[in-house]
Amino acid sequence: MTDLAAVLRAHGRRLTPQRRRIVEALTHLGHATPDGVAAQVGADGGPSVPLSTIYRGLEALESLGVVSHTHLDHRAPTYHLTGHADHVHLVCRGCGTIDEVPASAATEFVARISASRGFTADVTHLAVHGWCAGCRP
Amino acid sequence: MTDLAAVLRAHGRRLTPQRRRIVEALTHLGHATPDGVAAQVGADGGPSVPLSTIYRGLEALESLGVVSHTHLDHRAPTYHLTGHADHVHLVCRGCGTIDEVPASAATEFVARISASRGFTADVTHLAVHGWCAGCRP
DNA sequence: TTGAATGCAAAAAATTTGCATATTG
DNA sequence: CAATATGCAAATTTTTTGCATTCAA
Repeated sequence: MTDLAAVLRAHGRRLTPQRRRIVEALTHLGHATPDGVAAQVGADGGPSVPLSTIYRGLEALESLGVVSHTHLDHRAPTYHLTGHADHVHLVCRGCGTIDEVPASAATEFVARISASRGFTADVTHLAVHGWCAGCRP
Repeated sequence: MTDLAAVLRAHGRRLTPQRRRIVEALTHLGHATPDGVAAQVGADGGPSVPLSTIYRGLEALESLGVVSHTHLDHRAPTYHLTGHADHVHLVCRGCGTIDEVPASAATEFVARISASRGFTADVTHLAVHGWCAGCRP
């Protein structure tokens, strides 16, 4: 991804092998917590990367819009590539299962808050909590 | 709220003064992190309550459906009374401002995922990230 | 009475930060 | 070269847990 290097360079940041591996890890995993990213990075054959570098790398990449994060469950920020397929997560409060639906399901909702508040919502990886068919109260 | 005592009792749990004060704190604050709840509880005139009790109390109340929580920002679970007015939070990634819109704005969205996945979404206090009018990219 | 809850204190997790050193551009 | 990142270790912050004691029902 020369593209990635370009994005970083454009902001005076640098593409280091660690950052490249973080992006590769996310490409491979889809979603992952900082800890999960570190594990995947450590499993890619190269030397392990300290968590502090993972955190700083994710922070840098997020500030440039390359990755973003959401909170799928209680205490766990999960990161993903911003370009990753748009979808909304349906998190069941009963069994904890996480289902996904295309982000397009929220189109009307997004348009509505844009019209009423001028707010541009990013429903990519939006986490919606509730109950799945089996746990429906 | 004798009602509260009843809910707890119905599950073999007890209504302690600490729990009552936690609920009062949330009633007063609307939303708050465990830390914020502790601060408010400590400011209500009574003796301070250790964080561990706050955590265990919120956990117990949440398991009974009295309170629920969401993640409005990066690392901070915010709790609120489940009966608290339904609204969706619009969290700006630019300036961090948090706006609110009635949960009814998501009616069509909720119906759609209910129809397609049988998922009963609870959009109360749903946190939608994006950019407010001023920070729109 | 009697099991659920509290209070402390200590243990775990999860993040962040300081700094000397290594690297990218 | 010069400024940005990394690695490590140490410091924070946040949340959880063990247990003797207290208290609600």
